[in-house]
Amino acid sequence: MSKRILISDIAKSLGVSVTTISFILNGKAKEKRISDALTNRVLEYVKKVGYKPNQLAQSLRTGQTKILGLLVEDISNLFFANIAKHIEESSYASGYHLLYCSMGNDTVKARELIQLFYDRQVDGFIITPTEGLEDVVALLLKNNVPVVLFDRYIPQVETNYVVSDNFNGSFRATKHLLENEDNRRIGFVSLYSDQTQMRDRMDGYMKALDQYQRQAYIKKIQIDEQEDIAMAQIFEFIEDNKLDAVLFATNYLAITGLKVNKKYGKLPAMVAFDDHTLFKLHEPAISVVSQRIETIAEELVKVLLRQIRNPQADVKHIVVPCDLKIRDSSTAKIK
Amino acid sequence: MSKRILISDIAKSLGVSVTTISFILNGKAKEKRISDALTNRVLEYVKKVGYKPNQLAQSLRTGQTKILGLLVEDISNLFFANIAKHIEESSYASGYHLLYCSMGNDTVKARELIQLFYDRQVDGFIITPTEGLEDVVALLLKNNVPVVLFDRYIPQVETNYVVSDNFNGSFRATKHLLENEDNRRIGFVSLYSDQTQMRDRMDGYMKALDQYQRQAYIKKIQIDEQEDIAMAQIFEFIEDNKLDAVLFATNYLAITGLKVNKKYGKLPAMVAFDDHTLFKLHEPAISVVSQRIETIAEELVKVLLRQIRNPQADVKHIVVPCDLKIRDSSTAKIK
DNA sequence: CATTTTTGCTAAAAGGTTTTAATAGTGGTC
DNA sequence: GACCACTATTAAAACCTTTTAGCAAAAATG
Repeated sequence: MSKRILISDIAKSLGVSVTTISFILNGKAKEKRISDALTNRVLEYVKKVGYKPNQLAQSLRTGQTKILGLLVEDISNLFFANIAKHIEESSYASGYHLLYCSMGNDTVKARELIQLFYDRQVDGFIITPTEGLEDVVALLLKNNVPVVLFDRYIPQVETNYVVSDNFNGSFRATKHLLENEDNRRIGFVSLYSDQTQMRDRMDGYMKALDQYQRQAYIKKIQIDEQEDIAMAQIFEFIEDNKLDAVLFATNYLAITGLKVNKKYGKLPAMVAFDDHTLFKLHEPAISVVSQRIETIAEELVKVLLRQIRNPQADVKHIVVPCDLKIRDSSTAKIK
Repeated sequence: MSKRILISDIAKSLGVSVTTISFILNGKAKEKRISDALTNRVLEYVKKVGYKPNQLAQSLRTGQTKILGLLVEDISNLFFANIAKHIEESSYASGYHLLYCSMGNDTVKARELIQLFYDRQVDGFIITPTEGLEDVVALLLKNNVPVVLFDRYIPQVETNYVVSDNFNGSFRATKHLLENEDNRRIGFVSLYSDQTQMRDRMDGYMKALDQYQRQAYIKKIQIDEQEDIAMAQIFEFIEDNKLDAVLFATNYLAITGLKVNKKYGKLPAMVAFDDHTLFKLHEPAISVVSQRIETIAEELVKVLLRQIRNPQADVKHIVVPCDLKIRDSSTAKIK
């Protein structure tokens, strides 16, 4: 580990040229017709002295950093944290490391970070595109930087993405609620957001209602709304419309919903989008549409590496099914 | 963004040497007596063409990557995910980026990653040391690589660390339980682990019991124990000893405890270490010893950057207080 | 045996910065 | 007018690889 040893040191010690060693280390011995004898001698020596090439020099020369940029909305969100974990594991297995960051809903920071990571010459990007990033992503593509989006995508930009089947997840969850005859009025709580996952979740809800010819009750909350205001709005939504059941479009909204219940003691049957460690333990246990996090992460890395290795590869759109997990909150009313 | 522009291009366009431009860009214009006229001319031009230095070349030359390595036990654990978020924010503010990874309890992977990050010449490390990493961390220090540990530290290695005041957190939580006369028998559920945070939490529990001259009931669970086995053990522990209250040494153990309750309907008063989004919403709401995540993250980055900027700086040991958040689970028995 | 091909290896350029050491010019001093 | 000090700038080395282009010797070919 100490006194970094260079390829030139090895060359000197062995009385061979730097070029030869580089060829051997990069597996080009055969191709470059380096004799087996010398190849082995070098390999052995390299191992003995524990030489590790300087990544920076290597990257500077080859233009490859073996680093991927992971830009998520919020790494402290359980969904993203879990994805991040699996992405890291998959990448590690392929010799890639990850530079990460949370962008929040700060478009300026997001743009800057994409630029910064680009300047650092990451080999590819994994991004949850927040609103206002369309042009930056388009620019990356124009510069032939491999990109894969997830959780949501940008319709007007033709790039790789891996998303959950939000439509069907939502559709099935709503249908599940509709199947219970007690649930006459079923509401949907979502966010003011044009992101695809939100749109798809709403469409799924609508489709199910349409099949049963029922009225839709939809309440949208401002994205960074203060919690108590959001709570009041949800409470009012439920009260005023005398809802029997609610489908929450995100994990966080569902938690806010639970807080409403805690405070006002009033929550109808419900299903949440995205599972959460403690939903199972809640009283009653919360039914959820859960996303296949591991699959999503694996696909993300697979798609991105494919693009990195073959820049001509055609764009991939991967839709991963969701799983409806029926627990108590949707079968028995809360309290 | 396209057709990367180099410092030499600028030199040519402006009819100045590369050196001069580099000096100006690195704020050495005054020191090197570059005329103000030229300085401005260069600065303006650089801005106009949007030149960004190639980070790799820069790093290769200076040996500074402006990247920190973040090695945590498990990025999908809410505590670490939250810390990671704030670490990223603090680092970003100082112009640093983060290479992260989860090590699990895989010492081999951990060692390899530290080596790999070292090879990538990260400017410093933020690490939650898992068992078996003592020598690697010591080696980093011997090589003058800035390191700061968190969550726990390695007693035999004199390095920077930022940890919570686990002892007092645990002490106060136990004392809180002792103050309720109904709680005659108070147990402690922990892990088979020699890590400092575990030891301190146990010591705090002990100290409180000693003050009240009460018997200790301590159950340790194997670190990667299967959940159902852990559940059975906890159940048995509570049953056999007829415990009135339990302090759980970690978040996860507490959640396992809640699962025990869900399954066997039997859990005494409790306090958990580490807060969790849904603890507040649990029925009853779970009392916790919560850690000041934001403070810890900020201190980590502060201490590390300090060491990076001044390698001679003396070692810092920072202990951040915990907050006891009393909710229902410790004041009224569960069910 | 002269010529071509193959074998085994290497010198030097390239990648894009920062930094050391030096240079040419100007003004001042005795 | 010789010497020094200072100003404003720069050539070239250094950081450490990979890769292109090429060379000398040995083997194969006709």
